[in-house]
Formats: sequence, structure tokens, C-alpha cells
Amino acid sequence: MVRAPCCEKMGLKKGPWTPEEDQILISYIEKYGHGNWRALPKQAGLLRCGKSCRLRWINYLRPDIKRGNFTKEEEEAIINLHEMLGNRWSAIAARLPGRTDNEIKNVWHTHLKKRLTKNSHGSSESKAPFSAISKLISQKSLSEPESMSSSSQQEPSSSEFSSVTDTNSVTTTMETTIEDKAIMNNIMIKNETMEFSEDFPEIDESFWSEALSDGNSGNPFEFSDGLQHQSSFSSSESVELNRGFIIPNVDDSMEFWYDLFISAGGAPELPEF
DNA sequence: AACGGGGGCAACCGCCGCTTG
DNA sequence: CCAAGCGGCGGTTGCCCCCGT
Repeated sequence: MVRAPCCEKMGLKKGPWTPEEDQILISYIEKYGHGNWRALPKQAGLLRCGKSCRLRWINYLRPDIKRGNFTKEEEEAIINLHEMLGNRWSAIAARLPGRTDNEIKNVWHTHLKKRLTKNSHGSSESKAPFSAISKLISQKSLSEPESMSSSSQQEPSSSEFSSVTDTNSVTTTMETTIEDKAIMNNIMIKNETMEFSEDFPEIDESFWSEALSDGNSGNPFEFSDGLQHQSSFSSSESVELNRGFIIPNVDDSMEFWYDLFISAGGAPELPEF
């Protein structure tokens, strides 16, 4: 399908946003939400294309954006997640609350890639847990070709959970050993003891219904104010680990790990071993 | 003080997949 | 089933600032 770029329309402004434009966009979205990005600039009185507005909002103006330098913990998380997910910045961003895909992408290209290249001659020790988990994921998906592979075709949106909700198949196909879980713990938590139950906890049905009922929009994180709240886990209590990584509480952690596995398992760029 | 190069980051571009009529 | 509309994503660009000379 061939379509003209949305900003090709005459008279639409490009380039850096002014504080005035920002204010117009913010107050419009606070008032009416952003149901239709294409129509938004016209309705708000902005000489911008919808895409530009969306980008500005997502990457800069949202109230839940965390500004400022990335912490060491966040950088490590990015490196680790990148190893598992590849250049899927939105998937990585979904696991770093308050950070945007654009920001993460920039940090990767300007800081982390160089740092990794520098360190590539050093020890491969830091990579070990990820090679291990990649192998684990591969083995699991081999043993469960149909349901896993079909669901892995679709990457869940960064702002909502995967539609794959067959928790029974998850618990059977993602059966893990203590050793597996030790590996997983190593990925996320180097210095902290974290207890996992013997098996992945099953997701309480009420989790889904509660999430879906909020805002009545089908998006668990679209609130009644009409705004999208970025953090995938913002609707429930989270646990902040000493690496600055936010993971959901135990009820949500099932989804977290499952989502991570699906993402990694479905990633075509999953490193070979 | 002036200038050039490099790095960082906001924003744009083009493609893709989903939805809708 | 198909085409168009739309949101979302990743790659890329270009501007601005800082630092070294």
C-alpha cells in the first residue's frame, strides 16, 4: 500500500516544538485525551501532523516520563534486555517504567553499544546467564511447538498485556526447574535474594478482569481520565529491586516472565548458541 | 576568542500490521 | 477479500552544545 507521508500536507510545521505548542498539546490531551492522533492537531489548533503530536507526547510530555540520566541499574537492564530481545526498543521500554523507546534507543547507540564494544574483549562471564536462558527458551519452545510458536508471532503491545491468557498452557509448557529459576534470578538480581515460589504462580482470573474493567477500553492501563499511563505495571503494587528494575508483585510476575519469554522466544534476532 | 569536530538527543521518515468499511 | 486509515515501531537525520585546539 502506498501512502503519502502524513506531514507532506502543506503548512504543517516541522522541527523542534515550542513551549507554546507543548502547552496546547498538554492541555488538549488533559481535557479530551488522544483518541485520534490524526484529528488531534486540527482540533487542538496545532499546525503539526498527528504523528508529530503523538511522538512529542509519548517521548516528552507524558506526565509519567522519567527524565534525567539513566542509572547504572537501568543501563544494565537495557544491556541485558537487549541481549534477549534485540533492537525491540518498545519491548525493552515496556520493562523500564518511565523510559521511552526513543530514549532507550538513543542511550544504546550513544553509550551502551560503545561500552559493550569496549568490553567485548573482556570476560564473557556477564553474558553467561543470558546464553543459558536463551538456551532454556529454545529448549522450551522446541518441546512445545504449536501454542508457543503461534503466540510468539505476536509481540504484545508495550502498553497492554499480551492477549495470550491461557495460563494453563503457560504453567505446563514453561515448567521450570530450580536451576532454571536460579538462572532467571541471576538475570535480574545479582546481589539480592529473591524468593520465587516452587512453580510460577498462576494468574488469578480477577487480575485480567480487574485490569480490563478499568476504563472500559480494553486497555488495562487506559484510565478514566482518558490518558494512557505508560508503566505496564502501574496498576498494581510493584517491587523495586536493588538494580533499579521494577518488576511486578508476585501475581504479576508470572506475566512479566512469560511476556519476557515470549518476546525472547519470538525474536528472530535471538542469538544463536 | 574563534573554530572545528564529535557526541547527545529530539524529531522525522518510511514501513508494517491491525482494523474497518 | 481488498483497499484505505491509522497507530506503532525501528532506523536515521540534523541541530545544538560542549570541548579541545
